[in-house]
Amino acid sequence: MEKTATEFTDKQLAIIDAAQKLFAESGFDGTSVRDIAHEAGINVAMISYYFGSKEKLMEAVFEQKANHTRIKVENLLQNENLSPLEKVNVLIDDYVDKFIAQQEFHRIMIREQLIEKNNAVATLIYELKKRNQDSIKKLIHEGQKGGAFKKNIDIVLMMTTLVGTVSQMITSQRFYREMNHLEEMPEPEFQKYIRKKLSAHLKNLFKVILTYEA
Amino acid sequence: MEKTATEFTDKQLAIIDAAQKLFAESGFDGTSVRDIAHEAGINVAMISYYFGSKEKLMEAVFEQKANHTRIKVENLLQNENLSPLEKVNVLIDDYVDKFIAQQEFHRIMIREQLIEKNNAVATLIYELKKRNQDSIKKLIHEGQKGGAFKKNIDIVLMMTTLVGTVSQMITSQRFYREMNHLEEMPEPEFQKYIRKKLSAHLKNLFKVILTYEA
DNA sequence: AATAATCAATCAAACGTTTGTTTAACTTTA
DNA sequence: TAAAGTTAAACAAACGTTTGATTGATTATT
Repeated sequence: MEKTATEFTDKQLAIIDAAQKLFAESGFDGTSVRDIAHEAGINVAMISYYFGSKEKLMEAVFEQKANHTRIKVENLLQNENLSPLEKVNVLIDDYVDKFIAQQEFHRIMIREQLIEKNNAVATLIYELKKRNQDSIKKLIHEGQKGGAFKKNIDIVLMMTTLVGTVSQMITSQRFYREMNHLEEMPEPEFQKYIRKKLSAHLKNLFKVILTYEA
Repeated sequence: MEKTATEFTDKQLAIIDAAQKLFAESGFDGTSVRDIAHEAGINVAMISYYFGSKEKLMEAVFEQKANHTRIKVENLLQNENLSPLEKVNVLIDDYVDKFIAQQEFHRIMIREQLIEKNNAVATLIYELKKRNQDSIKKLIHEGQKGGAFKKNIDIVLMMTTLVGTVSQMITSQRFYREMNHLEEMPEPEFQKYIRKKLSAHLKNLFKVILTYEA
């Protein structure tokens, strides 16, 4: 049974957005509830009033934003007009797009994955990764059955490269800008630029991993 | 001119090690100076006494540990018994080894790269990345001149995949363990295992990026 | 229709802790 | 005995959270 999505009021959503922004910039411990209240233009007490605690607010951020991170593969599996490799390419585009569009949330994800102790958010991340992993697995196995992909593929390692490359690009995009002398390029254009670069790069990598024999 | 390495006493090194461990586990803001003092078995005041501030202690951690992260390519360039691709493979092994061996420090690096504001540590990371980038660039250009590598290679993007894949593996190694049903494997053996896996995987990727035409 | 009661929303202020850092007294070392 | 090392205690500031009063709109009672 699918978990029923909590409904947030506009005011709650404003707090969640402010929290996401600041958590992405300075991390959970580096952001105070007063910072969040100021960013959202509300009184500090409202955070406890609506969410119970700072920790619970972080969970609300995940509840509200994590859906944008989920890979959807059902329609792809049924589609008979695309080859297995084309399907993987669609999936890569989808993933890169979501990652670029939701950078603030993904910065939080990257940080939270580094935390050692098991809290509620860690569990959410684990389940999200597991679900994405399973989606990919289905797609790959389909391609393997038809003979389009080779047999021995380490899917988890492959996903590590996908997620890792995109994460690292998000993390060091300013560095990427400078190394390629793109300081003058307007931000929206640059975002399109790295999206295109990443997409082509990853498609090329995946084609090799999936089809060429080592 | 090379910056003269600061000499730390044994006691200072103990504090630095304790700080590295806790910063890696819980982040800079998630670790208190009292935590560090307790871990190192010293009085809180000693941190201010020796390092001036918590911030400066973090810089000392970098000063002491960052050298292990630097890619060394000089000997490799002069070696005439290895092909360009073999040299790249040596470099990948070298990088993966350093990363696995210095996981605590690299966790700190991954976290600090996410911080938006420019502090002293951010500058250190930038220079480290720049230096590593330049080292790789030399090696690639050498291979390109001899015709072993293709012409249009996005070296920054390539490094993004190298660093990103290894970082993501460090970050989610517990996940990797469970997905491959390796919960029973002893920790040291598992570390060797992922080092080997990562190395083979990345060598395969780089061979493709560097030699095959898109 | 007028009045009383109830409610969630909002606020400034205060709560008790914990934070990084400093002080001043004491001990060890050279 | 002067300098360096070490300590418990204290410091102000910042932290997450709670409190109690006030608001304004809605519901119930007369």
